[in-house]
Amino acid sequence: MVVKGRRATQADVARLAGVSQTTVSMVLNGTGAAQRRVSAEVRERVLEAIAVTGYSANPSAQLLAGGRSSIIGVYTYEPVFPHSGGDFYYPFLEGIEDEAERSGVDLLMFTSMSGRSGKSLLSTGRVGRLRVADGCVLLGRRSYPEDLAELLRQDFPFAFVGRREAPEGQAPYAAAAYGEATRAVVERLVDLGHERIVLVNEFTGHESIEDRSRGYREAMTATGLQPVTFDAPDLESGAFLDTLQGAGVTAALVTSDLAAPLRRAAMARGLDVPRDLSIARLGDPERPNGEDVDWSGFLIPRWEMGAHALRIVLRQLTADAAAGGDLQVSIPCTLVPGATVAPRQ
Amino acid sequence: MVVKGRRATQADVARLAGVSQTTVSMVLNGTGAAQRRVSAEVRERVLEAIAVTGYSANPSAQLLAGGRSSIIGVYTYEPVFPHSGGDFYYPFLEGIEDEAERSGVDLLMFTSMSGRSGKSLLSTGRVGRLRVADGCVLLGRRSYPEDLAELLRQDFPFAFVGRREAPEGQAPYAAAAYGEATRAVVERLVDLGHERIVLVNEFTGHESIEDRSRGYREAMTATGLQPVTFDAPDLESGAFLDTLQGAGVTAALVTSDLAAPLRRAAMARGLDVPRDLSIARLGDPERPNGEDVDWSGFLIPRWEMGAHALRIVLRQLTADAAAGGDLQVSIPCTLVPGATVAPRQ
DNA sequence: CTGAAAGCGCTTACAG
DNA sequence: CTGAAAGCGCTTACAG
Repeated sequence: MVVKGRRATQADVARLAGVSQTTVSMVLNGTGAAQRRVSAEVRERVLEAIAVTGYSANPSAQLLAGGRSSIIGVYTYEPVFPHSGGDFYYPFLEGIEDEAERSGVDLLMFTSMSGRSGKSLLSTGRVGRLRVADGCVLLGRRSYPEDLAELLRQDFPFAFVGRREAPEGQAPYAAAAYGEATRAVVERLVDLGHERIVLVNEFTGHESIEDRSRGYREAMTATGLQPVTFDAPDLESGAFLDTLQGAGVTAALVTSDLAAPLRRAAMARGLDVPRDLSIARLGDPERPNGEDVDWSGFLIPRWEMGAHALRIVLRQLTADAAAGGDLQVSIPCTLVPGATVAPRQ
Repeated sequence: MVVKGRRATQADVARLAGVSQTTVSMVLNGTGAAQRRVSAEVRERVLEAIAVTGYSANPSAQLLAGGRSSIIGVYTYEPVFPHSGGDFYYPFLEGIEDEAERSGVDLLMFTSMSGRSGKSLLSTGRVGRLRVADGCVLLGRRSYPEDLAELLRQDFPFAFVGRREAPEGQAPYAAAAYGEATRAVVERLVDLGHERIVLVNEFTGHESIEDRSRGYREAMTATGLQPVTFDAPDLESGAFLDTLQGAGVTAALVTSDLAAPLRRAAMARGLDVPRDLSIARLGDPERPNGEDVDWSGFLIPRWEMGAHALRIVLRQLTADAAAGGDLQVSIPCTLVPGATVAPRQ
């Protein structure tokens, strides 16, 4: 009884059931603001007409009429599925999808904004497009403060995966608790007898690096040790390791992508890891790099970050928005003992 | 100049530019049916107002009014990003996303239909939901003829990744040319002197298996050889290999997931691959299984299948729909020489 | 308990 | 070249 070529509308259903279109809508939307009740008899007739016609709501019309779209956007600052290299987004998306399925929302991937690699949303002039969705999860390696500012200003529900600082106001995010995890790693090294513990950063300025750095400094200071940080050292020349040795350093914390190079550099210098130098890795790298090393340190809860980010967006859409729940969430990292850290000799 | 809380509409733009809302729409939709032209001057003003207001079309309204949403759905019959195992969808999605970016459309992942694993769309009663999008790419391991039938009947633009047969009518798809590839593999084996060449299927009934089977039978018959097919053999007991040996079989074509087991079974039986038995694999498995074997056979063009599927959907949306382009596309597989096939001894 | 009517933001004939 | 108006299929006050 479905009409070919044309979808059944509420009007069709109404006609068949001998009621008004309004009534059909009421039957479907149970909790009308007016709390109106349709008589059981009429409801029955409507339901039957719906079955007969194969009616299914037109989501565009619903949305236009002020309803929800049940669509949450996913904006990534780079293509999600790159041909080559990097599963940066993959584990995050796993978590997002899982949560989406559980929450009954669809995910709109903003793939249309071509050439978006590393550009801010604002600069592409397509911020408005996000509104197709009820809210949006943002993913990107870098920080885009201007986008955060704009979205906050527009009062559009969103959440970033990873901590991000907005120029003003509080940007919602689901982050990894790098600070706590780093602190725990330092404390473990201290327990193992280390005193000269340094931090080696890949780069600086990014929120995630800042968090680790803060955790490191806090833990060192709390123990009465001197924090020493090296930013983006040149590991190719042996000079850096000479410096470490000269200073009597016995343990190093390293951000993920520098861990393997540092270890190689140490070994090239004739040092044994972990006997001569303990190395703790602050987070697993984006993609397995083939090296078969049992790293000490911690893992990034990527899956949970994705799931939480979506939950944070959804929270902003529900009535209890004002009431409950922090819009900035930090998720504990998983500490791993590993084999690259040992008691001080 | 963006209003907080409310999105700019064409009416807002019109007001600011001092023109009618219709004119704004005209400026945006270039090729109005009436071929009407807006004066360069007015167009300029409108464009400026658009920039100032940060206007971006409301896709729901566009869709409702009969326009396009620039959203293409992606419906997968299982979660795309499973926690464990299987990158079945990943390479397909890479291709789809790439094509989407190139074509300027967004991808709507229908994640909301929870518990969709292996269920037909029809049975979940949410076929209508697909209409949020202009069209839809469907992905799934299995076949769902009832869905194809329904979508064809509704005249909804879609394409399946992989060949699928509809109960009646022609379902659009982007498939791998398994038949041709299998034929080429047989011909190579024949060139190498093999005569007793068998086909070993994982299972049967699926379109992709049928295609390989057809290619095998055609190639064998064309060469005057006798096609012999084994469906879902028990490789654990040695009996199967005894059968092959007894029959003087020197080469076997195997669907992807059975390749490794067959090779192991042969080796367990004291046979050397490829000296005693050549094995050609008909397609790479969904995920690398760790085995370090240089398989002879062919690879499935997953990336291209994804990209083509999207293109096929888009083709149905353009004016030249009736005119040009086949909606059923087969993409050549990549033949790989490999090391599991050798001349007959 | 039920319906007529306005309005969501667009596109597209139809008039000027 | 430009605009007033209808209509897409819904939701939701507002009247009965």
